[in-house]
Amino acid sequence: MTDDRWQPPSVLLAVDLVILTLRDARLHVLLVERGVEPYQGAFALPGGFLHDEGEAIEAAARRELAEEAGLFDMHLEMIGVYGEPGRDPRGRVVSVAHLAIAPRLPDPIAGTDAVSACWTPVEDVLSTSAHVRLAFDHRRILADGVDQARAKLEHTSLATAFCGETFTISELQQVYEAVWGVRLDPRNFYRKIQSARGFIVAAGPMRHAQNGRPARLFKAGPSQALYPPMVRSAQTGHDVRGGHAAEVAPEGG
Amino acid sequence: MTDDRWQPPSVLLAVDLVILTLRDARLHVLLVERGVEPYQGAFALPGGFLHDEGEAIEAAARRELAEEAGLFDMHLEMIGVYGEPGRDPRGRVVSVAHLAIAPRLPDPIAGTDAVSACWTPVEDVLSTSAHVRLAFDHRRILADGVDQARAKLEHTSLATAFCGETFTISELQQVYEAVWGVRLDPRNFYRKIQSARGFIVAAGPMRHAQNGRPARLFKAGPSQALYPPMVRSAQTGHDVRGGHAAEVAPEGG
DNA sequence: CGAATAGTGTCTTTCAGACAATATATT
DNA sequence: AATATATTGTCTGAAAGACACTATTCG
Repeated sequence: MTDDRWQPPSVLLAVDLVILTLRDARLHVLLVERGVEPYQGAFALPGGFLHDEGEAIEAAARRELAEEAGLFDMHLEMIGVYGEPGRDPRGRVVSVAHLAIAPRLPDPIAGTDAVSACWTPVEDVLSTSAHVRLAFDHRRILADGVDQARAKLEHTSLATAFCGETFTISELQQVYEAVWGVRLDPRNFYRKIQSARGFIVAAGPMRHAQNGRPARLFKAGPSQALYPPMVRSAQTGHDVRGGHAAEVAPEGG
Repeated sequence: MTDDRWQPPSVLLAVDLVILTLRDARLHVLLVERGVEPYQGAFALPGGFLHDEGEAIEAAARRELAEEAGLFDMHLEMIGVYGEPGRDPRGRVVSVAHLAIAPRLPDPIAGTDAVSACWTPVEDVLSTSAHVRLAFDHRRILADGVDQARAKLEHTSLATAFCGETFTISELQQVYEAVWGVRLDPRNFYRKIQSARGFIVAAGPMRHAQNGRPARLFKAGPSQALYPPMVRSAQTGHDVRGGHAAEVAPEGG
C-alpha cells in the first residue's frame, strides 16, 4: 500500500482542560485569556503542548492544571481527541481534551501564573445567543465535556467530585440541579441517594449556614458505579456521544 | 514557564481499531497477525499511522477499516487515546483507538490485503486464562472498547449496528445476550424494545431460517438515545470508565 | 412563634421480571 | 400431530414522582 521510503508524519500533541465547578448554584468553567497568537486576547480553555517527548498525557494535563489554574489532586478523566487538520493555524495540532471537576473554591484562584484565568458560567458560552466566544474548537470541546459530565452523573458517583471532603445531601442535590439544569424534589432525592449502595457514607452532623435544621454530613462512598442510577426523567433528545467518530494511525502500537 | 527557545515535541499519531461483530451468537473481534517488527508474528488490532499530515483522524480510521478489513460504511466511534511513553519501542507513538461495529458478515473477509485477518472470540483474548496474547497495549484497548460497547447498549441504539439493514427482535436480543454475556427473557425483551420510542420501526414480515412462527422485520429507528434505557439488572461491580484519565498538550488549539 | 431547611411516611404510576397462554410456521 | 419460535396478557415487586407531615434549628 505504501512504498518503502514512506515515513509516517508527526504531529504536535496538546492537552486542553474543561475544568468545571459550581458557583452560586450554577455550573462554571475556567477560561483563560490568550496572551499570544493565534487568537490573542480571545478566551480559551486552559491547556498546552506536551512538555517533552517523555511526558505522559495525563501528566501533562495535571501539570497544566497546576500551572494554569493552581489546582491539584482533582478528579480528571479524558473527554476525547480533537485533531481536525485545520483546527490550529500553527500546523497539525492534535489535542487530548480532559474533564476536571473542582470542588467549591475561594473566588480568586491562588498560585495561578495566568492571572487572566476566570470562572465563567457555562451557559454564557454554550447558549445559542452566547456572548463569550472561545478560540479554536474549544466551544465544541466544552460542549462535549459538559455532556460527558451530565451523562456520568446518572450512573457514577461523579457528583461528589463537585463537593468538598464532606457534604450534605442538599449540597449534592445542588450539583445535580446545576449540572443538569433541572429542579429536583428534595424529599425524593434524599431517599434516592441513600438507597444507592455505597454512594455516600455518614461523617457526623453539622449546622447549616443560615437557618433551618442542621443536616447530616456525608463523604463519598466506595462505589464508582451508581446503582440504581439517577435518571433524568425526560430525555432531552440531545445527540448521544458517538456517531461522529475520531480518526487516525495504523500499524502503531 | 518556559524559555523563548523551547519548542514543543512532536509525536507519531496512529489509529487502532476494535472491530466487533457477532458470530455463532458470540462476540468476536478482528485481529491481524503482524508482519513486521515490533511484535512480528503476534496478533494485534488492525491500525496504522496517519498517512499524511493532512489526513483527518476519522479518515485514517476509515482508511484502515477498508485496507485491513475490507469494511466500509460502518458504525465508528472513538474509544480514547493511548499514549504512554513506553508503549511502542519505535518511539513516542500516540494511538487513537476506535470502536467499529460490523453486521453479520460472510466468513472470509473479502478484499483484505492483510490475509492474516481473522475473527477471534473476544473471550479468548480477555478471559483471565486467555490463550491469545496481543501486541502493545492492545489487550487493554480491546477491554475498554468492549466495555464501551456494553455501556452504550444500555442507553443508545448501538445494538442495531450489529444487525443488517433489517432484523427481527430476537436477532436484536441475541446482540444483547452476546455482548453482555447474559440470558434475557424473550417475552419481556420483546415488550421492552417496542416500548422504547423511536428505537425500531416496522419493515415487513419474514420467514425464519428453520422452524417456528415467522417474525416481523424491523429496521433502526430515528432515535440515537434509548429511553427508557435497557438495564443490566445486577451491576457487575466493574470499574466505570474514567478515574484513569489521559494526559497531554498545552496552549494548543 | 414564624420561617426555613432536614428528614420520614404514604400513595399512585411505571416498569422490570416471572411466566401462562395463544398464534403461526416447519417437519 | 409434534415441535419450535413469535407475540400477547397477567401478575408481583421495586422504584420514581407527587406530596402531607414531622423534626430541629435560628431570630
